[in-house]
Amino acid sequence: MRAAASGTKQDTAVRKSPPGARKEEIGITEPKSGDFSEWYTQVVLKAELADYAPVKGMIALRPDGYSIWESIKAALDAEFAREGVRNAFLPVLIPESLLTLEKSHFEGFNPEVFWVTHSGDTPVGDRLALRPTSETIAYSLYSKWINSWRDLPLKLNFWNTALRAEIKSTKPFLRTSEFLWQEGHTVHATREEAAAQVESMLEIYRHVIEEHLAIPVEFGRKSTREQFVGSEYTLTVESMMPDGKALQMGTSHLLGQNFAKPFSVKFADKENVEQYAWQTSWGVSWRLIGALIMVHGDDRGLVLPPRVAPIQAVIVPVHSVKGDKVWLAATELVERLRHSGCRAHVDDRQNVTTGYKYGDWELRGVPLRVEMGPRDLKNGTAVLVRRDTGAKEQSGLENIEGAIVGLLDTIQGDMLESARRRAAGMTSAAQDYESLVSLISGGGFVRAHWCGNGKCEETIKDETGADIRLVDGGDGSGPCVVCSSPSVHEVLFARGY
RNA sequence: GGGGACGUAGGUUAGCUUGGUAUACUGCCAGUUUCGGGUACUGGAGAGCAUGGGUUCAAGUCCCAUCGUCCCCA
Repeated sequence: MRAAASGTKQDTAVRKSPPGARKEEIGITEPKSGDFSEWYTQVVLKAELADYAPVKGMIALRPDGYSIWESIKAALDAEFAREGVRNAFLPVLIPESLLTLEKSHFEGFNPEVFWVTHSGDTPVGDRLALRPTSETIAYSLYSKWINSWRDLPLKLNFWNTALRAEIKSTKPFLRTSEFLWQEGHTVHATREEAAAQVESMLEIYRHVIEEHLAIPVEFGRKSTREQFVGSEYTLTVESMMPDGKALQMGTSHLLGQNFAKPFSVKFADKENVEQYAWQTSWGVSWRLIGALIMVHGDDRGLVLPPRVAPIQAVIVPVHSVKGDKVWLAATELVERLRHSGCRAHVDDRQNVTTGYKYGDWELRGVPLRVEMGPRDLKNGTAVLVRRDTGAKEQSGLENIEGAIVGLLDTIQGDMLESARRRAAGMTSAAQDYESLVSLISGGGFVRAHWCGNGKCEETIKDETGADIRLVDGGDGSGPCVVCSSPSVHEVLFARGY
């Protein structure tokens, strides 16, 4: 089976190159500013984050890709624990009868549900769905687990995969038929408490995405048209990608009692009166990895923020063979770095040249490269090279761990800052419909007033391809960009993934 | 929903018009050499051409069918 990444463009580039221009074949052959989709796919495959699986729309995560996911997971788990959320696990098969209990929810997902109809050659009675999301299976169990107000709040999170048949437009991490994610499902005695939970989780997402992934976000409420099917409302975290399209990074839903009623999630309150509970659900997926690639990557490949990088500092011994002085110094340094809590690695491969190693680690996005050669050793120094800026600096060996750990911290902060600047440059505001249309066609977020009418929303969607990514809490008022009637909402329009 | 591209060693690919069991690069293995930005040389292993059927003395190559993957636009 051929890998798709090597489309015609790449091949042409290679064929046109003079023999010996190996560079063309090894690294990323498409600039980020060129065919963005081709660039993205090449980075995913060549940085060895993931590979295509034999089944359409499905991918395998390779160790570096999975390691990034584990870092995201660790950051979120820490935050969840602070919220009193505990992890648990649910089965992947959901009987049809359960899945259809909440009608609008089912209708929303039905077209993309994978169904298990047989065990061996024997048809199963009730068809079994591969979970497109776990609300139904979770709440059927919650109704058994919750009896009294003393059982509330119940706050569980599930790290698992969801399956949704994607017939068209699949893309690694961004749109796949199976994806890794977490889905949190909480149950509360009051609407107020549930609503507060919805806000808290959104804030956690915002924080982790900005502080760990170094990706700036916008946040707000989804329009009715865009909200989760079966929810009262949906809060969302959105980020702008370099190609001018917005990506939904995470969502947090107030389910109200919409599921509690069909699934009988009830509790006896302090007066021993039976009440329906109030629920929330929220999730982020490995889409975040896709965002990470798009936002930070460059023409040489992946660029990873230190906090989620599988390897934070790679030491490349120069003019060195295993066992010599330089090698010993590099090996000693990697130990020192590990003691300082830095994920470090020595590249002491003997069969590739130094230059090859530089290119290789740059492609893989390692935030910091440490070059050590005989000359450095003589001077008692090493060269530190930043992946994000390419800047080189010398560092004395005495306290090099401190310098490296400090520099990694700086890189983390700088990456968020520079991403912020780029995002700011892609956000504009429209006062009237004409400027909205022209701004939308240029990509990016466009801020504008919206009256709240679904018809106006649809008009924009039909005529520009953009949808409402989020509705601000905003207190400003003004005329709706479409119909000019008074509006209390400011919204961000953008074309989306 | 519509359109397009494609399926030959691990990856990329030549061969298909004019049928004769397959080309090269890369990667891999062994060795020598190199190493401060993708080193050079030598010697190896690796595919029977997506699948099924047909035509033929003979099929990656022609015919039919099936399956699958990727991309683009809505």
